[in-house]
Amino acid sequence: MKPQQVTLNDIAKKLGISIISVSKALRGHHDISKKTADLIKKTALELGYTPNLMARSLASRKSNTIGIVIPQIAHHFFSSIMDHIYNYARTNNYAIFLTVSQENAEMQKIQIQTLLSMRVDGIIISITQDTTDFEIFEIVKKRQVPLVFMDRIPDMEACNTVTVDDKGGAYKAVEHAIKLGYRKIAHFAGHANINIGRDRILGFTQAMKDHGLEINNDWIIEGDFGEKSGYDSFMKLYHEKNLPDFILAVTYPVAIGIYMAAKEVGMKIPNDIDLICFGNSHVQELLSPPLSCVDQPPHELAKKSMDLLIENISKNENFKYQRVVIDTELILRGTCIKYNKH
Amino acid sequence: MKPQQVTLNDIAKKLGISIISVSKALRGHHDISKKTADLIKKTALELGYTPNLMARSLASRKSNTIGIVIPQIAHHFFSSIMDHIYNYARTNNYAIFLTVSQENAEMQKIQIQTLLSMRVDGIIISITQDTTDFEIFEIVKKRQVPLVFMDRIPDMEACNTVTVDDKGGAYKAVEHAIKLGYRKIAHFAGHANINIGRDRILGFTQAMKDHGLEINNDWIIEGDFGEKSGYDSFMKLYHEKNLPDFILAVTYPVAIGIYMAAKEVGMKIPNDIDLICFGNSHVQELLSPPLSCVDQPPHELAKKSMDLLIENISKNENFKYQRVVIDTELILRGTCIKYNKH
DNA sequence: TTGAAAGCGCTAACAG
DNA sequence: CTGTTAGCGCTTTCAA
Repeated sequence: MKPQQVTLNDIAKKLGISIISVSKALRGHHDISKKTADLIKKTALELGYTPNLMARSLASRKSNTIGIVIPQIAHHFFSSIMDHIYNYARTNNYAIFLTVSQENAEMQKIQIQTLLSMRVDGIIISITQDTTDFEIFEIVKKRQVPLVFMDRIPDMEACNTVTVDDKGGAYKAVEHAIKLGYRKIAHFAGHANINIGRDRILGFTQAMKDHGLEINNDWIIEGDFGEKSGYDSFMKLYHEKNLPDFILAVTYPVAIGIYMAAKEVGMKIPNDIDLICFGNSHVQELLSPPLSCVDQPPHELAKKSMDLLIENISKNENFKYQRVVIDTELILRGTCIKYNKH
Repeated sequence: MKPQQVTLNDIAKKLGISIISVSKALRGHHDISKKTADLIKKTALELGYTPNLMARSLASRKSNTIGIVIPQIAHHFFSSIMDHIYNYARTNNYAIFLTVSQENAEMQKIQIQTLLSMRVDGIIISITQDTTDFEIFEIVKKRQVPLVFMDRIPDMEACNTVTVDDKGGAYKAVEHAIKLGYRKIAHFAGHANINIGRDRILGFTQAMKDHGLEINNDWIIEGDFGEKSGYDSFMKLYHEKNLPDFILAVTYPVAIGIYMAAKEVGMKIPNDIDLICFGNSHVQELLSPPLSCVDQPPHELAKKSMDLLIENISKNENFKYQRVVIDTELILRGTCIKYNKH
């Protein structure tokens, strides 16, 4: 068996005082004389005491842990968000329990269960693209575990959400393309059943309508948010000889898929076909050509989500659900900067 | 206060049986008649029972959780490793507690303490570039918590390590460049006090020597593993008018820094200056030019590390430390494929 | 300022 | 197959 872990009891015995005093001293409870407290701390250090968080959580009914569920981690958007969340959690003295659902609603459900089982103090989640069953979220609500939906949210009332102005962002991007002179504009969209997919489509169509352009349904291609989807959509239109002049890509990976496909068939961006995407990333500057985008600031998403969650955790009963929307910004680089179809 | 969480006790009472039976039934202990077991499960579901992992871990002295410490998350190499670790953990029924040290040795120490406090069953760690104090690792060993160092390892005896053949990889890359015809070769290196930095420098110098090339100390620039370091090193040499023809970049981010700097001063890769880096990533294909690299397969690192850790956890006392080294592979794309200095 | 009593929710042994 | 007895290590009243 493992060597005995040092417990409060060991310290107490050694010093001939009660466990309680040790516990209090170690947590800095001001209920204890500085002298004994110091002695206790010193002894704890000598003995190599490490508090048992399991026991502590069990007894205090509080884990000081926040659970996170995201669909992917090897994706710049999410890993960047996580970076900020970890930072922010540290300064607020929370541990983070991160869980990756891999775009699988079934897994997502299990993972939320696990977080509940761990008695996390709150949950931040960005749902999978195919989430249709919201029962698990209702369970979380019923358990009164504070919950914040981030970026990808379910179509549900009475909940906390932090999103980006997807519709506005798509609108801005398409309007910009139109003003440059593009008319044959496509949207490689995500799933329409999830907010970010739906709202971007909405922004796209709205911009087209507002500028008197007809919407070609062949050019709104629903797919998912990954590279392959972008690649496939491009290839489909290419083989149908039905490529547009301009594409609004629903995510950065989709744009990457387009770059790959274009490269493969020997088409030049932005001359033969131009595009812009949702989601910023440093390396976009280095692509050929540098990729323009609608920025959805990860640090904002991370910060607002954490703020909201922590507020909810601390206020508890007298907390009211909030919906936060973050503005997007057009970042223009080597694509979507001039009309190339003269 | 929160609504009462449903406990085993609640189920037991309702059914008029003992807690133990419920506990056993729910864990599928074959010690219970199928009939009662089914009834118990049904009731648990109805009542919305969620096991309390804290309590379970406390009682069983096992958390079924593996702790991970990595220096960064918004870095393709690490997020990709994590992807595989999450996958692998799931099939082995382990939860993952991920911690990000942000290249800060002090934080790293605290985080390891936290993992110990959580009584994780084992730890996988990739240490920060400035780790010089190994005391905390000794503490982990003393506690007999299985530990595997991955990729970035301390200079320590008697421990589990999973690394990449850094020296061999660097050697291969430099040899290739030499064979292409390059003579003025630099290495934008990492910290020499950590294995991956040191071994790559070793491979570099070895290859140079073996091919009768002189080593110019101005051209082995120690820095860190980030973009800025690559950028700065390039700019330094540029302003000194002392740029080489070819650079071996210690990491992919360092290579990105070089791309940025080169772009800024109007130098063309690979014509004006050529390079290769450690670490593969999908988007390298899309850079201009596509970046060649020494691949350190993330899935291999993840898998071997998990294997080793799980073996250590299960065998426990009669387990012997192991050192696993993974082979690298040269992936040639648009850089490091021909000599451009005629 | 200190401590005693009581229990958080669960499981490991062992006995029936 | 079922249940009893004892905790796991810690914290929270509340009384001294």
